[in-house]
Amino acid sequence: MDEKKLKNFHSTGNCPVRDILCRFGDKWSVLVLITLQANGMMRFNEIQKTIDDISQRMLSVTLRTLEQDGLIRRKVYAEVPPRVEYSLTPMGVSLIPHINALVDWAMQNMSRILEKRK
Amino acid sequence: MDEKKLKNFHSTGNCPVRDILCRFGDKWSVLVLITLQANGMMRFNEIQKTIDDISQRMLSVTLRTLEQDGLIRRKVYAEVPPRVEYSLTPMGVSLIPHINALVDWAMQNMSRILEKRK
DNA sequence: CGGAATCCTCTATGATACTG
DNA sequence: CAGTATCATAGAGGATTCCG
Repeated sequence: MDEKKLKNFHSTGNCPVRDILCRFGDKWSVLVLITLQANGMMRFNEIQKTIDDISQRMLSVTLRTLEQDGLIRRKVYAEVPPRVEYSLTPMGVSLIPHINALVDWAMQNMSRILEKRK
Repeated sequence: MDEKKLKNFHSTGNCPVRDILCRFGDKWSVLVLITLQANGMMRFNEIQKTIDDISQRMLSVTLRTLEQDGLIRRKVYAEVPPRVEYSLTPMGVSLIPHINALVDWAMQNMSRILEKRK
C-alpha cells in the first residue's frame, strides 16, 4: 500500500532557504530595509530617530548583520566627529518589492485578521 | 533651517502592519503554510511528519494561531480515533504567492549571501 | 490521534554605561 | 557621532507527561 507522498521543504536536517529567511524574521531587519529604501542614504542617528523605538544596540546589531549578508552598504568618512552612511546594495534593493508585496497584503487583510483575533 | 523629512513606518507607538507580519516571522508559520499549500488537506500527524523537526507543542501552537488569524481552516471529524484536517483558507491561499516570491529570492541569492557570511 | 499542561532552557531584545 | 561592553529579562521554543 503506497502512502500519500508528502512534499516537504528542507533537505535533510537544515534548509538554507530557512536560514536566509530567518534573517528577516527578526524584529527589526525589514523595518530597517524599507526605511533605507524610502530615504536613500542615511546616517546611524537618522535611522534611529526614524525607527524611534529601536534601541541603539539593536540598530547596531541589525545593521551589522544586514551588512554581512550584503544587503546594505556601510560607508565610513574619515572625519571628526565620525560620519557613517548606510544604503541598500543592489541585492538589498532587489528584495524590497517582495517586502512591499507582503506589506500591501498585510494592509489589505489587516482589518479582517484583527477582527478574527477577538 | 528645515531638516530632511524622513519617512517612517509606524503610527505613534504601534504599527498594525508590523503586528501582522510578526505572525509569519516566527520559526514555523511560513513552513506550515507552504506545506499545506503543497499537499492540500492534511492531518496533524502528516504535517508533523512532513516538517519533521517541529515539536508537537509548536505545531499545535502554530496551527492555533494561524487558524485564529483566519489563514487556515480546522475541520474535526466526530470519529474514534479522532481525525482533524487542516487546509488553507482563501486568505491563506492569497498569501502564498508572496511567500513563494521570497523563497525564490532566497534561492537565487543564497549562495552569494552564504559566501559573504564567511 | 490530536492535542493540553507543565517545566525548563536559551536566545533575542532592552537598559545602562562607557569610548574612540 | 557611532558605536561597544555589560548586565538583566521576557518570551519563544523544546522535552516530557498526561488525557478524551
